[in-house]
This record gives sequence, C-alpha cells and structure tokens, in this order.
Amino acid sequence: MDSKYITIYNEIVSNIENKLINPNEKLPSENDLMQKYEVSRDTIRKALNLLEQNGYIVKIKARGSFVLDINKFDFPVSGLTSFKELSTKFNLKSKTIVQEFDLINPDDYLMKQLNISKENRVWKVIRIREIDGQKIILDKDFINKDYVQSLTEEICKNSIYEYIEKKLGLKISFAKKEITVQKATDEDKKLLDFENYDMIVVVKNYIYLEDATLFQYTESRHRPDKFRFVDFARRQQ
Amino acid sequence: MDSKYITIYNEIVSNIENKLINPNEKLPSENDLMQKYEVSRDTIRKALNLLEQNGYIVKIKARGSFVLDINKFDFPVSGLTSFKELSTKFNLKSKTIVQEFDLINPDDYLMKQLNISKENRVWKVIRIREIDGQKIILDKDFINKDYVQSLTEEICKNSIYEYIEKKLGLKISFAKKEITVQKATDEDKKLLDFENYDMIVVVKNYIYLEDATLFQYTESRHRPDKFRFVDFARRQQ
DNA sequence: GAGTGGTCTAGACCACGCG
DNA sequence: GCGTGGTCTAGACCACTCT
Repeated sequence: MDSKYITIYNEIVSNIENKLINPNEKLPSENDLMQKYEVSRDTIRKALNLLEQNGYIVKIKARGSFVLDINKFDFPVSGLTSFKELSTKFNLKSKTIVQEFDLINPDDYLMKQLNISKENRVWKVIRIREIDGQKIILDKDFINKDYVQSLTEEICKNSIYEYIEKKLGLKISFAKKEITVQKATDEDKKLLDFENYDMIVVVKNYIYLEDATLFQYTESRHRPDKFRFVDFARRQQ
Repeated sequence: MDSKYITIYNEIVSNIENKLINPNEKLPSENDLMQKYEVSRDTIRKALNLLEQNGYIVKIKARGSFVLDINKFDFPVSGLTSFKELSTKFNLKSKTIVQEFDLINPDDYLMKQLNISKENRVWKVIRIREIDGQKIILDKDFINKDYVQSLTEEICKNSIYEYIEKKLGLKISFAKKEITVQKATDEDKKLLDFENYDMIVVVKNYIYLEDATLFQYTESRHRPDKFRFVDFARRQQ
C-alpha cells in the first residue's frame, strides 16, 4: 500500500505522460489539489516536490506549478535503471550473453572497490549485452556473497536487480557512478563488436543498500559511439 | 537571510566537512535536533532531507541518520558547477582563453537547440580551458540575448555564471545534461592539445532559468583521457 | 486585494529496530 | 516497550505575482 503522496504523485505523472496535462500548462494550485484529493497541503506539497525532483514540473513562487516539456523518456542511462529495465522500456531487441559466472576470492583491486577483506567471497558475473544484433556493452558485476547467498547463471541471463530486489527483498538505496573514457583493452575488442574504435566508455557503479552498506561493484564498458548519458540537475541554492 | 532549515543544513554540512561528525557516525535524532536548534520537527526534517539528497547522510527508519563516507569533493563535473567554481575549489592552475566572442544570428541547429526563431540574437562565446598548461576543454556557449543584454570579453575570461547570477540576478534553476563520445573534429584537434586521440567527449548542457525558460546552450568538449564525471543517484521508490 | 507557493509550528499515529 | 524516522493533519504568516 503506497502512501497518499506517492499515489497522488503517480496519478499526476500518468496525467502528464498521457498528455492529459500538456507541457507548459499550469497544474491546479496546491489549494485546489488539497480539495480534489481531500488531503492536507503538506501531502500535496510532498507529491509536487517529488514531481519537481524528477523533472516533471517547475514550481514558481506566486505563479504556480508548470509542466515541463523535457522528455522523460529520453533518459537512457540515468539514475540506477538497469539494462533489463531500459531495454524493455524502449522495446529494444536485446540479448544477454553470460560470458563468465563464478564465485571467487577477491584480488586487491576488488577488495578495495568493495571495501572487503580476503576472507569474503564474491560473485563474479561477466555479461555481454547485445542490441540489434551488435555486441555493445560489456558488464562486469561483483557482488559481495554476504548479501546474496545464492545466485545462478539463469538469474544472470535475466536481471540481477530484479532478483535482488524482488526475490531477496534487499533494498537498493543509492549508487555512486563514475564515467571515464579509457583505451580499449584486448578483452573489450575480443568480446564486443568493436569496429575500429580504440577507446571505451567505462561506467563504474558502486551500489549501496538501504543501510548504507556497499554490496555491489559494477563496471559497464560501452562502445563509445553507442554511449549516451542524460542527466537532469537542479542548481543547489 | 536564509531560512532556518537552510541555516541548519549548512551548519551540519560544515560539521561533516570539518570532521566534527565522522563518517558512519550517527547524527542526533530528530527530536534531539529539535531541542538543540529550538525549531519544529518539520524544519529539522527539511534540513535532513537536503543532506540526504546531496549525499551527506542516509536516513534509516527506526535507527537514525548516518553520515556517509562518500567524498563529496570527488565530484568533478556533477550538477551545474562551472569551470571557474571547480578550478578554484581544487586549486588548479587553470587559464581561460577566449577564442571567439560574438553576437550572431542563430543558424538552424542553434534555433533548434535554444528553441528560438531567426529574429533572436545570440551571444556566441568559444573558450579554451587550460589546466596545468594543457589545453583540455573547448567550451562553446550560446546565450539568448533576450535575457543577457550586455556581455563583454572580460566577463568571459572570468565566469559567465558569476556575472549572470550575481550581477544580473538571474536565477538558474535546472539544467539538462547529455554526455556522448564522438569523433574529434579538426577544430578540436587544432584548438586543443590533443595528442593522438581521435575521440572527444561532448557534454551538452541546456540551462534553464527559474521560470523554466531556456536561455543558454553550452557544448563542452573534453579530451577523453581528462574527462571524468561522477554522479550520485538515489533509487526512485 | 486575491491568489500563489515557501516556511514554520504543534500536534498525532504508525511501523520498525533494538535491547 | 522505547526510540526512531515516515506520514499526515490543520493551522499560521510571509513575499511575491497578477490584474
């Protein structure tokens, strides 16, 4: 059961996405919305703040809240959205090849990345992502076994996220992401359809659970021409 | 005069940055903070929510709020921070060369990017950013003259942002950012110290004012080896 | 002057973690 | 069972825009 403000948020989001409210149009005032949904102003304000944070509206003091015409569906790699979620969202013909699936002892690099000791065990999953018949992305996932006891190759073919969140009930709360561009390695060139590029876009993801423990490190290596990252940033006051 | 919750936010931020509260330590509970600052709980919660959004803390239900050990100063290109702000923050030896400074009629590409018509006039500023003696970044700014009447080459040598925000009092509210990797152009290779790279990282920025009008389009072209983007993302519920 | 969003207060009940 | 953060309410005053 969602809270009231989440329900209201979702309703307004679908109104915007289904063009029941058009870009640049004004939303009803907070007072009107209070009456419409029969809640307090604070509840309305929570819903509107969420809309603002997620780039659906702008609130302008003494004027009202306005729908933005920034296309939300334009976001290929924003936030924490997984490959599975993205490809289903865009209806892409995609395929995942599990190249390697193992339970390993971490080396020094991994111990540092995952902030663990050599007693820990780590799931190592290497996957190749194919879109429209081209091998574009090389994903390397390293997951602390303390948090995910069992994992199968079958799960990796689908979505690890889905398994972790839905089956295990672990809650992912935030991630730190770093994007750099590096020389492509021989491995990159071997495993991907790399044409003549010599650089690769490396996205490192450090993924944290609700209690702020780091449990997964992911390195996502993209062919440069197929990489696109869109971000929506608000100016801190 | 800042509002109470902003003041409290700033105080806690400086406590965290000055290590008066250490990473992984627990903040006082909302109740304690209410008494300490003599404000209502709502005001404390606003301050804590800001801290959470900006990656300083995690709030865990029924346990408390905890300081994160993610280094905030690790963020080279996050949010809307300008080159000037970044280089002073990191004490980098940097230089800005104004390559071109003009008032132009927009071409088709620019009309589309800035969502304007051919009657509009646009400031065109091309700047080369030098760090540690190397020409690393090529910045192309296009600013709708409707919003910024006068601009000088002198201002461009410093910070356009500073001029716009402090002198003109225009408020930047949000930006849409897109990162891609492209083939470097001859212009890139001519104007930058490009060594042997043939790709360039292109960051397109669409910058909006408080009333949601698009007033600036910026294209920032980075030498691939010197590019780094760090992001902090929260999972939407 | 009416209407808007921004801030702030003082209460309330809840679900959850921990001891 | 106590303390925690999450949600919700009902009121208040302010600065600002619109007309």
